Amino acid sequence: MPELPDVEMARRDLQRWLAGAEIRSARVLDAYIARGTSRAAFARTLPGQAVQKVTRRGKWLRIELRDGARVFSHLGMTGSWIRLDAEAAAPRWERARFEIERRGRSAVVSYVDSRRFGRLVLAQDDIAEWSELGPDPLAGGLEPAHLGPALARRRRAIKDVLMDQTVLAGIGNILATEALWMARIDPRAGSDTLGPAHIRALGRSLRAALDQELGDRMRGNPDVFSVYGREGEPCPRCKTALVRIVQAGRSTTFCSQCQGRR
DNA sequence: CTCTATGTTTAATT
DNA sequence: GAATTAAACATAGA
Repeated sequence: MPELPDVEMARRDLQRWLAGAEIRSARVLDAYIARGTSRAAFARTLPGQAVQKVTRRGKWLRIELRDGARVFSHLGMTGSWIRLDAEAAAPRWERARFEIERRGRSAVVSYVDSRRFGRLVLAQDDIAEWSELGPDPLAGGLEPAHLGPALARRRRAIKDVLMDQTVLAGIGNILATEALWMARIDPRAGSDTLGPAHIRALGRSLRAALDQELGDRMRGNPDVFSVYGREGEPCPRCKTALVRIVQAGRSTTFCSQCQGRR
């Protein structure tokens, strides 16, 4: 469920379900999900509060309450938010459950996460994990004016740097892999070796990959990737067999022919 | 049983 | 110090 497009879809859902609603009860069923905040704090602080709006920065969600408290949500690898009828049975892997009421109608908004890498944090102010994020790709982060200097400043493989949430917030393994292929850039190239033309191409490719995924989500279409997860298959451009390497502990699939070293 | 997984943090090593 | 790498977290599915 992660990466920016999924989180943005989750934000839209939560905004629709929660904005203007009042929280009746807040139960964290799995303390590990709220590591950093006690379950009692959720149960005590949230009931009776109205939700103002739900915002997103990179892969983090922020549910803002009318009195200034806020709930931060990271989906980890397998987290998702769903809405249920008030009497519905608990779904498998449910980790937290919020009963809400709006215009006399009650419902349940539930956080589900099989692997439990996601997090819920209740705070009165913005948390460091949120404040330290780089710009969002959909809010200026892809401008060459930001991307150029940010990439020149680091001396790691471009693939690693793209996934660094303090450089760009929201780019994960899939988007980085796909965009580098689109832009014909070797994922192992040092981020400080890219020229202006490559920076621009990379910005455009990230935007295209992002728009494509977001579009697929909105239409309910499954994702179709060009290279991600396609090791051994022919490159869609030049038919060379795609190869897989591991960078910073993550798989990168790329075409050694058209993403050649410069 | 083995391998991999859309993420992030922390410990260990170079 | 910096940078890189491995391990850890917990679970599912091929």
